[in-house]
Amino acid sequence: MLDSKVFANQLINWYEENKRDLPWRKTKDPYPIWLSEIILQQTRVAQGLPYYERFIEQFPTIYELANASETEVLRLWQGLGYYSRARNLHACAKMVVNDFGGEFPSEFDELLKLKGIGRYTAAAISSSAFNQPNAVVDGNVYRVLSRVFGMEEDISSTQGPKVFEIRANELLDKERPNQYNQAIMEFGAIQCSPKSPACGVCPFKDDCFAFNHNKIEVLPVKTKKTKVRKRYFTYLAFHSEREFWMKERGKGDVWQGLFDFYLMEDSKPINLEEVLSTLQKLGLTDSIIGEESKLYEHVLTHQRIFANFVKIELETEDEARLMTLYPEIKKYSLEHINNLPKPVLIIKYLEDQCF
DNA sequence: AAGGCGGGGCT
DNA sequence: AGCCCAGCCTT
Repeated sequence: MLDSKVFANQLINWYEENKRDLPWRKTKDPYPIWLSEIILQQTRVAQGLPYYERFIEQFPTIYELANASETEVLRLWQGLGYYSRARNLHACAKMVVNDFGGEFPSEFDELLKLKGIGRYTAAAISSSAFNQPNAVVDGNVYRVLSRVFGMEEDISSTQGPKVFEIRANELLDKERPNQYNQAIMEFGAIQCSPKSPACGVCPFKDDCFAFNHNKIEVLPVKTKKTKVRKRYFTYLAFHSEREFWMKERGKGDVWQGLFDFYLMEDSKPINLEEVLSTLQKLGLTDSIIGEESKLYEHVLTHQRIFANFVKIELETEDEARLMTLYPEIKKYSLEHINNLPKPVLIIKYLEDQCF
């Protein structure tokens, strides 16, 4: 079995040779470190990096972030997905400003109490900003440890992550926790990648369990697959001239806090007759049914959404009726809509319109 | 303890 | 087409 000290040293040596130049690695300031960690949850560096740059530019310190509106934060987050991260980011900024005088706590257990900070992020911040000996456990760590040390625990089980966290902390170089954590994640991202890892040039080739037992393809073990639900959306894009009626999405579904149009949903495709019947039911009889869009297919991790859009021009009397029936929905100019946070599906539809 | 939550890129 | 990604929160 590969010795812990040797493993850590080899890993850090590999890191110093191969690491990418990333902005949050140049600082010990917990604010940019925290920001980068929240952005990078379930997100690749290439996708998150431009968002990180924009957040730092717009909110140079945690005070600007705490003082922003949630809509503003969501708008900057637009397109990055898992929007609860943005809402929690904002809530966390307010907590740090209001309860901690603007300074992040340095202890793992204290960080864990903050919104949006779980075991991974608490370890990342405490080690990177405060040099505390806490090992990070993320998707990269599961992959590297399962392969190199032949850990076959199921990472989708309840026990799996605990087993990996214990092992990760045994292997951690407690003199250099920051370098070690960065190294193992970078190694997982670049060298020990999910598909076709670069085993030929791997420093652990001789000792790697998976390489020597031909188990690269099966490690890490993950038994539970997410089930994908099909949903059928028809959006009624009510408009008055060049102003569109939109509303904020609430709790209990995807895209909370983002804006979309009046939504009809069914477990099967919705036809135009049902649209007509809905308009009848709403009493919007004077309005003019306009262009029907193509069918958009929008794929999420756990849902496959088929959506089309029907443009409906509201007559003046119908505007008042819609406001009464549905007080949440409001009329926005195209300029204002540009500043509202929206799901990518809605952005794509809007981009396909010729304004 | 289990399920919900985005969007994009790679193979 | 399927899988994965610097996970966390709610129930």
